[in-house]
Amino acid sequence: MMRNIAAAAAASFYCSSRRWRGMPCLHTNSTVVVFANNYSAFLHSQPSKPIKSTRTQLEQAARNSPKITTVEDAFNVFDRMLQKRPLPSLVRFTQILTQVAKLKHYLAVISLYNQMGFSLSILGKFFKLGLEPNVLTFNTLINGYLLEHRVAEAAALFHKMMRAGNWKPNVVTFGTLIMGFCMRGNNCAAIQLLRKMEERPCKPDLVAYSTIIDSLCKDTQVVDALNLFSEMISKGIAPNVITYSSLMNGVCKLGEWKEAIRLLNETVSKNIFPDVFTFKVLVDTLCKEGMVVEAEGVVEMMIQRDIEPDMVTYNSLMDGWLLFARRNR
DNA sequence: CTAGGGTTAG
Repeated sequence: MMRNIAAAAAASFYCSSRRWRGMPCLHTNSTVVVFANNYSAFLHSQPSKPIKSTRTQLEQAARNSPKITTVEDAFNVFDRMLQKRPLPSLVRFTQILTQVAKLKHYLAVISLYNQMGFSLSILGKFFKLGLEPNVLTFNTLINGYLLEHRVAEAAALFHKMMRAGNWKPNVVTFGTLIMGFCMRGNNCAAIQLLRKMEERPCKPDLVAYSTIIDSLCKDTQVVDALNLFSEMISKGIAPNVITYSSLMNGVCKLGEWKEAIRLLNETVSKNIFPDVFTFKVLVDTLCKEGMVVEAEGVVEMMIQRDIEPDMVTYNSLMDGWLLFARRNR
């Protein structure tokens, strides 16, 4: 009951669309505006570091992949890049956006993107300067569009690639589109695309399969996920820790902890190293099933394997003990 | 070679 209330409260604040629960709604949430203003202030503010560091930062930005570990880094580098004439290539901008996206600062990505101007106008400049974008450029753009729910634009770009000839969509393009479908909960379309790939030179790969397997698991269609999983293996595509974590997540959602443990053993037997992601789901499920002692055993295993349990893991344990205490009262 | 995939309580 409490969980339902919390979910309802969360839903009013966060996007209710499936894969976007973690992200504040862009149009309704005023937090976004605050963030955007802060970022904008960031962009227009002078660098806080003295000038002597500017040189090294410029050199860093000029290199192939500027090291960006914080959002602040990104804004600093981005700011300098925007002031450069001629503008640095779109590849440089997309590299930075990608890194910020990896830090999961999606609001920052959108803000930077807006500062950059619409990417297609930059793309226009790109052509005028006689620079040739490559498949990677388009893939990154498609990914950006999908992350912003601008599906039509992503599709248009994809079709442009199909027609163009010199930028034929590759395995990453398809993988990105599959992710786009999965994000919207359209697993059928994702699978159709996977089938389309089989007719092309770029055969479906580990990422394409894992993306769909994960999406099916999120929808508790575990049987379908396992079918895809065995299909993948029969094609000689080896699963990795992400594939197994997704599957474990799927069976755990159904409360099938025994199956989860079986999968964990299978992972280890294949010499794949389980990580925090893999273990955390299992700990949470065991706790919810009232098996807090077993859950502690799993945490023990994590520690033995030098995998640091995080806050969420310990929180699951605490909930587990609370549940245990209430039952024995 | 660079680009696409996994967890998250209250």
